[in-house]
Amino acid sequence: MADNPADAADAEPTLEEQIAAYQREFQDLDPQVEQIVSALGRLNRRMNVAYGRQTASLGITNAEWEVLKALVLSGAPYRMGPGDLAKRLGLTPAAMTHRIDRMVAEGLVTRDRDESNRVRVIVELTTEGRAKWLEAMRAASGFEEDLLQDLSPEERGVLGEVLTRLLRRVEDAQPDAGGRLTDLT
Amino acid sequence: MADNPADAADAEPTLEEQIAAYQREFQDLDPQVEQIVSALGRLNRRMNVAYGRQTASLGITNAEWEVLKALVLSGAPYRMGPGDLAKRLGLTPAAMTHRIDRMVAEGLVTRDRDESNRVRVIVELTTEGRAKWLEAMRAASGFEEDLLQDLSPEERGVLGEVLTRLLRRVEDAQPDAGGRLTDLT
DNA sequence: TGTGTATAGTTTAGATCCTAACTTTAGCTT
DNA sequence: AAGCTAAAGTTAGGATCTAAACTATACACA
Repeated sequence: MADNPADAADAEPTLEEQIAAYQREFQDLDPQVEQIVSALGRLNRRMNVAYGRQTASLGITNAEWEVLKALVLSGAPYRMGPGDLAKRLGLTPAAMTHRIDRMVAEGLVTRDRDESNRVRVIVELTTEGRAKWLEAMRAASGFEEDLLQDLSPEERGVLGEVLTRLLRRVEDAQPDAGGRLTDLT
Repeated sequence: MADNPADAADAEPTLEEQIAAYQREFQDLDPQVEQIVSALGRLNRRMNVAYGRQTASLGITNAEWEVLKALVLSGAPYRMGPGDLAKRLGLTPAAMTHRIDRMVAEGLVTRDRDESNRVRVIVELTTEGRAKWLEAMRAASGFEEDLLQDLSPEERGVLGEVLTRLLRRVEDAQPDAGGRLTDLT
């Protein structure tokens, strides 16, 4: 995660050039829609690169940071089962087993059998894991403040509201066979 | 890519619950900033899942779709070198070699040595590859229209403009050692 | 009890990616 | 021309992920 090739200055065309190229190759395109979608995708990619740099400088990976986040958000005493963690992060249980292996080795979490139900396993945040999360959180929120610095309070409000509305639309709607979103309401 | 665990309905807390949890665990947090950032990240993840379902139903992967996009956007005659493709997609040249292997085997692209400079290799879109791109493009833009359907023209304009401004900020600013964005202007 | 079934997690095999070393070609420099 | 250096791509080995088989535990019901 430290030196991903995605970090490199990547000879990408500007957003304007890219949209012009799409219009040239696909006449049916709505340039306004494409601008929103392309900007969204690229912004997200850049942000993940930035997060990756920050977590790497703290000696953890983005993957580990995700696990720390899930545990902290679950609230004290910061315990979850591997299966719940896997669902929460969109991973297979197998991948979670390995990820937890690594994090136990680094002292970020502990793994113990649940004595009241010996099929279950309890992953618990260590003090060190909680401290790492806090450091990463501070760095991330500083970066996020910088990113949004030029937006007026009104713009922030509109942006948050509109993005939330879009999110609700993807989360609530069920795509049909062709991938179109059909309203459930 | 077809049946990623990320596709599953993932027991994720609602955005509101998540922001409340962040505030509980990290008092310095600006809820408005967190709403924007969280909605952005989750929206992007859901959209990628949707794209993945669509490309899978066309018999290609999202990874292959990215290559097709880069080639089409480069314009006729739809040729690029593996190195340029790798930079464009944020992959290592090694990964691109393997990805092209697969796509050649599937008939989406051809790979030939450049006879005018025998160190170089030319990857060229096939007719079938171009057709696949067009199908995927139609599906994607349909989905994108559905997604933005509830946004007024004014909202679309503001959203596109604000996202573009944010993107410019990450692309132009150089993060310092702590990951903070410093203006270059 | 005993057995069937479901659940939780791990293990194994295969896929894709990254890092690093290597090969081939081109272009300088002397 | 000979050799140095840089550039483009491939190969080899390790890391992390998915899919599928497997193990262990718990619970229901005869």
